[in-house]
Amino acid sequence: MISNDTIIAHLRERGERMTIQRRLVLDVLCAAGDHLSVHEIQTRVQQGGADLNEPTIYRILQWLKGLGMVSQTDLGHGGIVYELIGERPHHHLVCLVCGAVTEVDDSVVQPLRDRVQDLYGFHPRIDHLALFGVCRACHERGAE
Amino acid sequence: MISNDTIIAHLRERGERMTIQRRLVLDVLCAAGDHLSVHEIQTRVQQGGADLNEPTIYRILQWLKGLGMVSQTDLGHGGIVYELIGERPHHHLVCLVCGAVTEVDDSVVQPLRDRVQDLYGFHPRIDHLALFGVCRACHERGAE
DNA sequence: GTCGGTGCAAAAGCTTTGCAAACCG
DNA sequence: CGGTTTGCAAAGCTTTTGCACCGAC
Repeated sequence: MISNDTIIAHLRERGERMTIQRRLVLDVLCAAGDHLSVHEIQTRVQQGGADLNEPTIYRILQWLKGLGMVSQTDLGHGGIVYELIGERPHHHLVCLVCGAVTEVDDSVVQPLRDRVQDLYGFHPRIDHLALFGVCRACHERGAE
Repeated sequence: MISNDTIIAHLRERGERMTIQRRLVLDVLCAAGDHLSVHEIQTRVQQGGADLNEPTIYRILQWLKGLGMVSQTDLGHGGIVYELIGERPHHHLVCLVCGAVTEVDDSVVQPLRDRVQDLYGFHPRIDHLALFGVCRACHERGAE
């Protein structure tokens, strides 16, 4: 997990404006270190005693996404979730039966990245991958 | 590309009801052999002289998805697209710069599937993967 | 002081739901 | 015929947009 101070310093260096609202969103994303929906971000900001409307959160996330600092994923739980991209990206396995989410190291995905680049000359920017399927437990329970 | 007769026969064997509307959607998906949005499906049905409302299309797609016969993907062009899952799945590379979509054989993804299964005991059901990045042409043009 | 971000309200999409009528088997 | 599926209309939800005000630098 990265500290939000590091991120804020980084953004300032890039000449980005830092507002209270942006700081609030970054704080929440850092503290969570996990996937959050727009609504969850708003709730957590409010739990911190502040307030923020949805449009602003959307705009801030779009801005962070444009800077390559957040990933945007559909984990299949109905709705898009956002997460800060750390030093080393990681990915998730989502069980279609029980909904369990398992974290996967980027090294598992790296060969795919290399292969696509070698074969197609395509430079993938795989910030985050959500792979759906059946987890070990559900598979052993015979839940196809 | 699979023939729609094959699919319909398969569905009947599984005891699924076959209505005119379901046949229309299957026809369009077969003929396209490509990703289609709900709106595109509706337009093509209408071009065939028939008519179909959105809710019905959504219900039919949900039904086909439940049977594992269509994949549902967000190609980043704003909106979800659907495609029949053929004998051999294939995937797509989507260029973030020019929007070009390149088809990728499943053999490129198979190692990832195996690796995830070996390491995590997770059985991925990767019907379709959309990988975002920069295509060869855009990369050579220096459009990072 | 200037440019850009935010808040509010409203709209725009896409997708889902409820219920009566039509249809498949 | 019985149980499903469809059509229509309406609502729900997330996300975007316009514009005046406020804030960062």
